[in-house]
Amino acid sequence: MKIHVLAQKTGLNPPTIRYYEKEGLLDRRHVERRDNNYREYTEEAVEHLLLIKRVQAAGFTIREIKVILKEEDGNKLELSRAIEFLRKKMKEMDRRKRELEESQSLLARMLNNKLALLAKKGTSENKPLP
Amino acid sequence: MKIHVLAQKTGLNPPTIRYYEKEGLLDRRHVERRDNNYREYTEEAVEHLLLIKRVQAAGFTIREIKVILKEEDGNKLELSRAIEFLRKKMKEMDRRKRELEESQSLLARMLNNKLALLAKKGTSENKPLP
DNA sequence: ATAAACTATAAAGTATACTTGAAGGTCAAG
DNA sequence: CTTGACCTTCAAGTATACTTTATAGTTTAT
Repeated sequence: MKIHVLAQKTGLNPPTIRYYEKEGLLDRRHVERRDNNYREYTEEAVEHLLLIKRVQAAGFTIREIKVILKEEDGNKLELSRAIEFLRKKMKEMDRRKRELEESQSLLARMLNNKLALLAKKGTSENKPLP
Repeated sequence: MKIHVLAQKTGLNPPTIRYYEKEGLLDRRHVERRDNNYREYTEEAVEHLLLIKRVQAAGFTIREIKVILKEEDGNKLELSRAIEFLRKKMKEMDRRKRELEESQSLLARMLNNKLALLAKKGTSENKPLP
């Protein structure tokens, strides 16, 4: 498929997809060139980009995504590094989930405060001075 | 306390604290100026900055933090806006938690794949060709 | 055949969140 | 009373992740 079709299917736009390719997030599994130099994308590219979107929304940088999604080249050392990296990231995500939950209960408290404040104002607004 | 003390207590560095002030994240509850133009911070500033760090780690931008942490000025309309904003953000955080969990199980699968691959390589590495 | 709608590259621009650097004022110790 | 460690402001620089712009080639529809 051509770039605008992929863009449509993934919710990204063409320049972003080209940018991802330039940054090394796409490889021969996802894209090749036709005779006219146009990019031709595989179905796999759709899944791949949707996955990138999800992982990125979870807070990964493009470089990190590149590391975890890159094609397995059969190198044992690189494999071990990837494993180590993934473990580190899993822990990091646990931490972020905790932070998210803490912040959420924080916001809940703030929300309650503001609601209480609003209720009080709502009932006292038109009262005369004491 | 002076800026470097606050910096030490919060794990931020002075320029960052000044930057936050410039961006409107600190107000008279947290800083004032002494005669020599040096900033003097209150104890409240410590808590405030630690809170900023947490909320930011949870994915909020500085502008958003500014909105949710700004001093209550008693304006009913602004209060309503803040409440609406907080509710929106709570939902967003729910979504981010889900994304985080999805990505986490994704990474777990990838980790398992790589571990299996490594184990296979580990046992077959020294075998002669069939 | 020609206009509209794509495609390509490269380079510059944008937003966010800082960090670094320059140039100078203040303060405590020896 | 000067040295060193602070403090100040303002401007410029950095990294990330795009987006926009400029220029040009290709395809599709009429």
